[in-house]
Amino acid sequence: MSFDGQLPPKTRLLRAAAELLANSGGAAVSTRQITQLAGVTAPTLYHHFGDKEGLFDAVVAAGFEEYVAGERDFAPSGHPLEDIRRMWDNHVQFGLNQPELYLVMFGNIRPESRPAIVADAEALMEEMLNKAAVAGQLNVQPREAARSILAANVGVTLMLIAETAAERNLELSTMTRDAMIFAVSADQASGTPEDSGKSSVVVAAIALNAALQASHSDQLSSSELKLFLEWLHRISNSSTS
Amino acid sequence: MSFDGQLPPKTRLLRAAAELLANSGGAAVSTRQITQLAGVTAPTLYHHFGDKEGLFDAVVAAGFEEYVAGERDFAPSGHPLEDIRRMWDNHVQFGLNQPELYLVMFGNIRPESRPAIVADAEALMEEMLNKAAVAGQLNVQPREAARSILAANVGVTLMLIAETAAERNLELSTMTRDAMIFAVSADQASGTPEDSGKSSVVVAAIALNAALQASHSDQLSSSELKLFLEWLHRISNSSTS
DNA sequence: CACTTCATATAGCGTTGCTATAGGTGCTAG
DNA sequence: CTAGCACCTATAGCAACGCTATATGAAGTG
Repeated sequence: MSFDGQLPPKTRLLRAAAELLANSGGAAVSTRQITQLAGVTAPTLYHHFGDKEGLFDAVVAAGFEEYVAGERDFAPSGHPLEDIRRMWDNHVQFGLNQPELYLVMFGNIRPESRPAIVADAEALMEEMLNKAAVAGQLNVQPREAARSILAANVGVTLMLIAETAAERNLELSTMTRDAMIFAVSADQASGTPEDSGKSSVVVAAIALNAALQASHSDQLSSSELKLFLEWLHRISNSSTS
Repeated sequence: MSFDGQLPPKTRLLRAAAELLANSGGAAVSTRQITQLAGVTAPTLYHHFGDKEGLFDAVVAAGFEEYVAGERDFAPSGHPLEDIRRMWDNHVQFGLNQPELYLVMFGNIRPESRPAIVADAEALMEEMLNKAAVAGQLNVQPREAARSILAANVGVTLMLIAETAAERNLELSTMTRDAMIFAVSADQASGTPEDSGKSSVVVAAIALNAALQASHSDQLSSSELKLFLEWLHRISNSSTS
């Protein structure tokens, strides 16, 4: 029941903290519980991690790598928007599998402390959306799309975590997911008055922009490129009233 | 700088807790800080609120009433979907104005403890969406729509709170908002392959369903009504593959 | 006046995160 | 082989935490 094996104390502390965090059921986890389970005394913890939060950050970082690994496994299907869907589902599943870890990562966000991890997740999704943009499937800038989709993804996951496993309805996830993806995708019926109806030149501009940034083309001088990109940006944002 | 006025200790505790919570900047707030600011000793707190969490719940309840009051002020514009938009914006604004309170309400959700407040917010939005459904403007059941929109709303607000006030870009909010509302609304161009393209009979069924539940019609016996509603439900869900 | 009830205060318990200090370990240098 | 030197861990304990057993005062009721 303890981690008294021959592993180094640092690893034992990490595993003990992860296990207690996962099984605490929302209750607070004390450093004494952790050090006792790890078979170690208090100063060892502070020698290696400086802080209780330092330890938790390390656990979160490990959890995040696991999350990222899961996201990357799905990469190359040829249909970027389909991949986004799978990223979404993987995100939700990760949150439901490790709710405590997820809440530490995405729920307890404070203005100055945590957004590094969120930024990483954002970058991951933006990267995927970039492929969609290059393929001319995007309605808006990849960065804006990524932020928007991720925000909805987090919100849905938090709501599902808050529900008991019995009444949990994953349709909420798929419905919101498809709504968000549809909203940023280019293949909408044109002529809709409210939100879609972006002219195809906007889609083309976004695609060109993404392609340019990906290829590091040096057909234009850097100053020319800068101006050119600015124009593209203006075109592709022309629909925001 | 303290609440030593002639107010009753219970009120002073509430105000002191609210102020410390609002100005703590994310740091933990101790009962000793609260009782000192309120000019009261520890047992008084436990006499009135039983618990530290009891006090915080009371603060949250007060904050929630403020929130609900803000939501209700906007009610009657005649355009339900426009009202939903304003509810969304009001929600975001509440979160940005009182980030600490908001995080306690929507960020620290634990599976078994908190969803009462979330359920209230959900009901509020569903009520509004019901009007949209009666007017034939809804693509999905009001309850599902409310859950989906609220989840996205919370996600966006959390993401905006996590950013520093300087880099905060409210376009994320409006974009996500319009995407969600468009996704549940009936006035989409039909014929889109992926997400929309629901036949108008579905919209009509949802509208009729909402109207029936609102009017408590007694033209049918209760058992007949039950069966009838079940059929309607089946029709209006016929698009979920 | 005696009596109950409510509200606040005194003092302190057990636990928390964390640390000043010291001791043990394995290494390379002489 | 010993001296010195990092490195890592343990003993012991501090201040702050949430909370409470107990006592005291104030207010209303017979």
